[in-house]
Amino acid sequence: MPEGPELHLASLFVNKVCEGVVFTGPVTKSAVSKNCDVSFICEAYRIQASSRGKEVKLTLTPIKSDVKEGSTEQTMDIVFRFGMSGYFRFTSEDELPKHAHLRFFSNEKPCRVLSFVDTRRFGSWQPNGSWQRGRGPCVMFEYESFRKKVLSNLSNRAFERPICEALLNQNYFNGIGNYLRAEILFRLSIPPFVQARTVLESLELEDLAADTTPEKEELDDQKTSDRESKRTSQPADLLRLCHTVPLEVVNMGGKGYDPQKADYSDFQAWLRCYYVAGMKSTRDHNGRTMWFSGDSGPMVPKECKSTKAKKRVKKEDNDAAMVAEIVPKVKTEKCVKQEARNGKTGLRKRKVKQEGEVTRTCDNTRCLRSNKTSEAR
DNA sequence: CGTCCACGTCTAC
DNA sequence: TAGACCTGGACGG
Repeated sequence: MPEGPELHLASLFVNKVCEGVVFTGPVTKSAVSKNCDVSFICEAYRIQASSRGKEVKLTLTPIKSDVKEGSTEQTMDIVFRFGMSGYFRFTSEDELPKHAHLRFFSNEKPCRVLSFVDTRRFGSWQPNGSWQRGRGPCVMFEYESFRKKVLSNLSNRAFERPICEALLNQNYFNGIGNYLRAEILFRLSIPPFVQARTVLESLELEDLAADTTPEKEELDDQKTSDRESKRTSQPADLLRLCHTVPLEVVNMGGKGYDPQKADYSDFQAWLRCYYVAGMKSTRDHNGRTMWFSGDSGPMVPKECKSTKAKKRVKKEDNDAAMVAEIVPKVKTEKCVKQEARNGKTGLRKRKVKQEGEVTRTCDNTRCLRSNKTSEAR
């Protein structure tokens, strides 16, 4: 599910299914979850949701006339982060999904359950929570303050990173994730490993394209491969695309990134770069896969020029490294693992550019296969 | 069977 | 800036 658009779609989903529904009793947690208990007990309450960047807030509101002994009586906000696999579902009690880790019960007979489902359990919730400190304005719904915050903090060291890595910094780009950074940079043909400050320092605080309709942007985007003609037509710049590209996903009306769902094919067709056949991919400095086309930019992680001699490689990895035959002892463990992977699988299925350069080109096999699977559903 | 990979944070050296 | 935190699907042998 989970980048900004999916979180927002989740909040829309909750508001839709919970409209007019009265919830009751305790909020229960799965035995296996390490997150907080939610000590909210109320005979009758409603649930509303809102989103900001990569967080969703549920507001539990007691229905006044029904307040009884033992009820909490107070409104409670619970703030969720979705990790890699979180989402909400609304089902009957006996159809509770596997990995439903937090559950809210309706007062209907038979009752229905709003549940927070999270297969990998990287997600979290905070009872009586508020939007996390250190996360900036939402790229979708607080666009002006998002833009202002970025452009008035360009001297910050965060912007010394490559632009593709800065885009994952939720202090400035709350809502952007791995597929969005690829799609956004691809639309503007910005090499992912150019220093963020370099890319952003020429942008104006005021968004001159703010009046441009999405349709117009779309046309501009298609026909203007030369940057010069963009000036007069005031095209969308990088920060604006951080706003409009996620909104495209929201407005598609599907579920966004969710390979398990039948309507995933719409989302898949929308993707122009991320996991698309023929695109290149490489690991960024944090080990995340960056999808792009064309030039990678100067700050691309090189052939693991490690600055300091590192700890010995773990035995398993060492074996793999020996097989690959290309790993000097000074490399970091992450590099070793990565190259070991290239040696074992990457080199076979994907083209590796030059010696040591870890840029790969998607050769279609995996992409086409996943196409087939999703169509088959 | 085993290995790799995935939409993201966190936190401990 | 490495892991750690998790489950499960795709793929290879």
